[in-house]
Amino acid sequence: MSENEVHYDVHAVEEKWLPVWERLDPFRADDDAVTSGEREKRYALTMFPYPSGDLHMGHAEVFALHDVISRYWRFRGYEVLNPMGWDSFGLPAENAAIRNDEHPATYTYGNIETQAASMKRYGVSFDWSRRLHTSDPEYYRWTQWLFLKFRERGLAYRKNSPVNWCPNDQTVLANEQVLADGTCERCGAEVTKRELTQWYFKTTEYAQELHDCLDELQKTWIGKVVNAQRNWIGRSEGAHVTFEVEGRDPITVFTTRPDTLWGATFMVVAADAKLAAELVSDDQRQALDDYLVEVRKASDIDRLATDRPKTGVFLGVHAVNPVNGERIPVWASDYVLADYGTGAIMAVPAHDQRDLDFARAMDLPVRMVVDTGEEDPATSGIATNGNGTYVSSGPLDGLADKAAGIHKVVELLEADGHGSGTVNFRLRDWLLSRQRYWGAPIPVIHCPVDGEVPVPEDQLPVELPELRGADLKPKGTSPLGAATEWVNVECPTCGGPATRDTDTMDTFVDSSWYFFRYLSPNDDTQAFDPALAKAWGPIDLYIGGDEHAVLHLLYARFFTKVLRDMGLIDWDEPFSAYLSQGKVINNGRKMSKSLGNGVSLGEQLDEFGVDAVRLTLVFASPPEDNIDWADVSPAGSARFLQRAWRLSGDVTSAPGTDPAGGDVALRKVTHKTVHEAAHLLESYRFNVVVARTMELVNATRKAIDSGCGPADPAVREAAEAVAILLSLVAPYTAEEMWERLGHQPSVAQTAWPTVDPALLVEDAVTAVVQIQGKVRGRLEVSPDISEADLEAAALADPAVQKAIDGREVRKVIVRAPKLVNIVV
RNA sequence: GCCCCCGUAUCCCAACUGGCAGAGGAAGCCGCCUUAAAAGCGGCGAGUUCCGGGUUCGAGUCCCGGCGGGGGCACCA
Repeated sequence: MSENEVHYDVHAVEEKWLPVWERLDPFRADDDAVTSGEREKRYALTMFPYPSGDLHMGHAEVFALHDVISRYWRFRGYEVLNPMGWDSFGLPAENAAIRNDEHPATYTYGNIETQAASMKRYGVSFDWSRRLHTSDPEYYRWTQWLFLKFRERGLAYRKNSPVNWCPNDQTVLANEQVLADGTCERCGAEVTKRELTQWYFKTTEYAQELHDCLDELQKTWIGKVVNAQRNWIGRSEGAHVTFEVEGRDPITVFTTRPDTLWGATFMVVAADAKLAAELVSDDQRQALDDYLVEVRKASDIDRLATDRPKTGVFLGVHAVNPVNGERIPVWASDYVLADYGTGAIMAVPAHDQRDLDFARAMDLPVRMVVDTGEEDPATSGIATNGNGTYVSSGPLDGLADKAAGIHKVVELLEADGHGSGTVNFRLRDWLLSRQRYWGAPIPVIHCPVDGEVPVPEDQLPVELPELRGADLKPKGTSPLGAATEWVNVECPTCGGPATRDTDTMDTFVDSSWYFFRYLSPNDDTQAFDPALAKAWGPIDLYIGGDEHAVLHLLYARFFTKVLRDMGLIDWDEPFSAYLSQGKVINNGRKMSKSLGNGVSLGEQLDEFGVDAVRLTLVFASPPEDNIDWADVSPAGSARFLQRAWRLSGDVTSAPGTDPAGGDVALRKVTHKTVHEAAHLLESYRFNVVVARTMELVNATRKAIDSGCGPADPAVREAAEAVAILLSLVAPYTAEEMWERLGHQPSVAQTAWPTVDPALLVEDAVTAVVQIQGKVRGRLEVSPDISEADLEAAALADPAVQKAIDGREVRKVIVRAPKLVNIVV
């Protein structure tokens, strides 16, 4: 045996097959096959990357996982759409351009080429004919068009309000881009607030539906992502209650506990809300102004500390409690948020800890109206919010059920017009404008006569002016403002002098609809072809990282619902199933430059080859678990691939040999493996598929060396099954095997092996005999043995009789053919 | 504080609707090969299924209560 036959050169193999795949182009999706109904479709999608440098281990993992299912679907005869592109607008390119005095496109498109070459080497079954880049004018023309359509429907609008501002990136941020600790998710700087006029998408319009559809998605999406979305949308049921105010307009509050209305001893409005300024008496105006100065000094980080002492100021006015006519004072405080609910609350200090803290700080009365058996909050300082008996609550007195109490109060309020049951959401509208250059310009013209004027559709795209280097330096206003020739235009309506909107769109807008553009990426007459959307949509499996659990997935769901309401598609949710991939870490920690524990994908590929790295990532754990590179063994993967490959060289029977007469034991292993693999693949348990393939390799090796021998047709059948299974993860090795087995490339173009049900049936199975649930004997029985026969056989077994030891048999549970449990 | 997920051999992980705790890999140990070592090849072992209750003929699996880890939301009324 020559050296050449025990090993293959992983790098030579990569160079050998890349041009072959390029020529055969086996992964191009055929629209006609799907629109004609000739073949059933599958749309496989993985999150397209941002082009920052070359691919890293995280990309490698998600592409490897994604390719398993794509290739499997193709084997099963589906027409598979598996596109790839780039999310190529964004800040890193702009920052690099400033640093290097160049155009952001230089960095962007340079990296795209690098990544594209790496992806091809990595052997993912993408349909490259559908490649797109969101920074191409041909793409962002349609991003702009969608913006205008949203605006026509009242779903894109401008408003002035306090917004998140990143002092480092010098731009506004969406709520979703501010981390829980008040820092910028991109650069870590402490986010501040600014009062600015900005563009918003009206995501709140769809809050209810975005929430409700999660029930259905729960079945096919990974649970933690559904949970994260549900928390983010933050639906809460309650009531609006209106309080009359002496000498002012009435105040409406949102509360989840209308049943505690009799315990409301004061009201609080958000200090920074317009409402506070409207309500305040002349006497107290100065006090409120002074308080506002204090409040604005506090940073967001301070505000987020929940144990901060309560502060506030009396507004000098009183409201009337609608259920008992009681006169209660109205206060302003920063513990009430201006942009949640109505920006005002009724305070029930006995049953809400925040209100109680405030009452104690301001010496306001505390009145218990639900007796839970715990100590009175007025004395304990601990608010009670559990179930209990209502007291001092008029018609509720004596009732002891919270749900019934809430229901009854809502009925009373609705009857006399003081309130109504309602639902409130934590979700806010999506702030989409950014004061940066490298994004899609907002296609609106501001005219002193006509106001906001949309750019006419036939003038799209509004292309970015040519700016570079220092022109892009952040200065707090959009860099586009400096392009005077670009900014100053004629008003499309009146022809007078006007200016372009100088903001660009959040890059999450670009990625909210890219999966539609893949359907017809070169169409210059429409954003996408609705007929193709009907044929290919929705996406059957989307794989991506948890970091997009709320942001991108929520925005894409929102876009999909709007496109449906525009009549362009006929489905409600974009992603039928969602699988999140874990992170690749090293030595228990996230890979990072500062920790010096980064693992270079390129180096791993050079050392072990593409297939071994892919196999390692798929085999290491279930897809959603993190992979610690210190715990896995790419060398072991490479070893296994060599072992598998050697099988193909040992087979001596001719291609096409009928396996029917082959070794039955090996055939059974093969058929069982293929059968189970299909089942596992459909539930995305890819790591187990690899383990099963390893078992088949081991069994085949044994058959060759010490069983039926290499000439047996069952060995060929097994080796071919290995090649096909392996091609899901290790396409180069599989291709080599397929060729050595005497077939034409490509293994990707063959079909999934047909399973013979007769070979799935065992000749004999081991039935376990338990006594008192403990295993006391084993019997070899026929798989179709009757329960009566199995029971008789078990009781006749000498070992079993010995274990029973003459005791009386009280009950026998039989689960033919696997188990008998005897109770004595 | 509220809401989700997880806990199996030294490590990463299997175990279909409750039915023999173990598939696969890593590390370890023992052989073979080698002048020797590494690589390679062959083989081997290992358990309070986190803890405590419950349901059941039978629980890693279902229920309740803890402990530990991870994640989401959070002055959201």
